[in-house]
Amino acid sequence: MSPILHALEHDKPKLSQMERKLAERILASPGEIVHMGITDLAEECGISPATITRFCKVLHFKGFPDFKVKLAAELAHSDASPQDGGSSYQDIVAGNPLPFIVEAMQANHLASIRDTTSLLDLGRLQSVIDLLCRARRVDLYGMATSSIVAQDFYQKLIRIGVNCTAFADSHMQITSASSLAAGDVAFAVSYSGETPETIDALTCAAASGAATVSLTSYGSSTLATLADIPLFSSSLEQGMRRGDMASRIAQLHIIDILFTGMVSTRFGDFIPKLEQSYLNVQHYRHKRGGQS
Amino acid sequence: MSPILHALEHDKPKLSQMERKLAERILASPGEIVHMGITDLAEECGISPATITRFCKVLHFKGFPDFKVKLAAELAHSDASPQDGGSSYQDIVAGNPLPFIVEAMQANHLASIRDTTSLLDLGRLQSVIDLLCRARRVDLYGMATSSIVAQDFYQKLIRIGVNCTAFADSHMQITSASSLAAGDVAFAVSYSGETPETIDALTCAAASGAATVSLTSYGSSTLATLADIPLFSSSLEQGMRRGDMASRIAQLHIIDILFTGMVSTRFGDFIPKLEQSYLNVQHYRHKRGGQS
DNA sequence: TGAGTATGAAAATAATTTTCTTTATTATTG
DNA sequence: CAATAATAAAGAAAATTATTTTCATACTCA
Repeated sequence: MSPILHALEHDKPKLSQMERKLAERILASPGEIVHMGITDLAEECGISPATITRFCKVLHFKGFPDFKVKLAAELAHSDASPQDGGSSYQDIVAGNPLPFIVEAMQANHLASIRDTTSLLDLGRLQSVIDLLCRARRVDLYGMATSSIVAQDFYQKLIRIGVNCTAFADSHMQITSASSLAAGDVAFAVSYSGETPETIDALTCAAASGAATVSLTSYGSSTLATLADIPLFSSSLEQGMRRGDMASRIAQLHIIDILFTGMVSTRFGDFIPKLEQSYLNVQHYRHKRGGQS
Repeated sequence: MSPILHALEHDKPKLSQMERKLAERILASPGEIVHMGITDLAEECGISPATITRFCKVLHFKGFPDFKVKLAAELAHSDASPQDGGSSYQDIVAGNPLPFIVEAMQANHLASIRDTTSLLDLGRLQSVIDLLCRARRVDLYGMATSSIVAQDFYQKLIRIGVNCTAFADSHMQITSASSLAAGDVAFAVSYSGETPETIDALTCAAASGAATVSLTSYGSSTLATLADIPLFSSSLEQGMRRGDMASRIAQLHIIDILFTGMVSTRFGDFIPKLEQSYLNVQHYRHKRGGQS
């Protein structure tokens, strides 16, 4: 099932009465929705157009038309060739033979990257790139699996001379967030968007006046709502406990895009630093003569 | 290419001046069009909105919004098609507009996962899984970018109760390697396969009697030669300095396969631990009551 | 020159979003 | 256990924005 529909299904319990009616209508035949106006849909569901717009915003779309376009893209995906092609996430369970695992993992990771790419909002992405390029200082937050993603970004950013930190320790995150100021950027990564430590850190960063960016799985989440600019990776159907593998790949994919975007934007500034950092590692290593 | 775009290309000669401008703009970056209003697009092309509406009707769409939704659906299709699908790595260079970067990054990462999967040696993979499952202790080595991969594996392994370490510090790696013994496994990650610190650590581990596994880019390298079982991820043509992004994704892909393979092999042992570790995080978090 | 076509300006319409008000729900206090 | 405050949900209607249509003008080709 496509990430958007999956997110709907997932969020259903959290929704209010009218919103649920709407969600159910959308899930019932998503293909139709795409060709409907907001008024028709409202009437069919017996709700007001206002509720639909609000609903779309809760899900972090720009509005109803934006929702339609993204949904259309996803639906097209899901009925692509099921061979490796479609976006059908494979469940990986016990006792499977290795060839099956390999196949399923490949399908999941490919689908995850595709879905994430098609859901990307280029405008937001560009805004984040601009923010990061201009930032005085960048804080990266993430716990557990997400700290891997944060660390990855950290390594990239320091190589181009961006002043940034990526503490895995939640106390240090808060400490660091407290000392942020206007012109700084706080970037929070979380699979669920509900990790308390990460939410705390981002809240604190916002209070300090920093611009806030979140990177979470698709759907409504505390972290995404909190952030000035929310970014999303595709989410998998399966339970959270094992579902974060593809998500992490997708998040790294977004990190790569952000980083490349930054380098591309400020080519003159960044490339020499990137080269220099590479050369320095070589140089000092050589000087040492290989002795460890 | 998608039917709509193909039709545009095909009809181009027949179109009038302004219509051609429009068609060309659409063909230039169809992905953007989908997120634009008719007014913005008109302005960008230096034509009037009326022309766009008329143009859409000529192509037998109901109007501009209808065109957008249909185009979005088609673009999603074409992304999934094998057309981009081959193994063509795109070079990502300076000054590229964001849509291009996104497209190229997706192509690279998809190709990287596909290539890596097709290069996998299932026999070796199974050997490594068996080794890891039986290991008394596991050491993970990796510097810089590769330490991210090592850390990721570390997080997974401790969740299923495997006794392992993943120091980023090269001295600690050596120290740890020295204390390995027969029945232990040393797992070294490196993009180039020539990272001196990692080579040292793996050499030391081998000397201590541990089984050694390497994970490097495809090709002959010191590290791969050194290891009892070498594993490979696909390599990119382009220079090392920026070529490690796709490689890291591919390496994580292999880590995911290894981990899932382990869990699948020893389902009874590992799954309860995995569940427990998840529940414990939830539990202690809850107990604390959200206060940081 | 005139018939036909292409185009844009502006008016008309339609769609969407926002604001504001009402209603329902939940929590709080006497 | 009311009664009431506080909060959230939902719709009506206004405002805004987007799209389409109409109409006037300019251009092209016979």
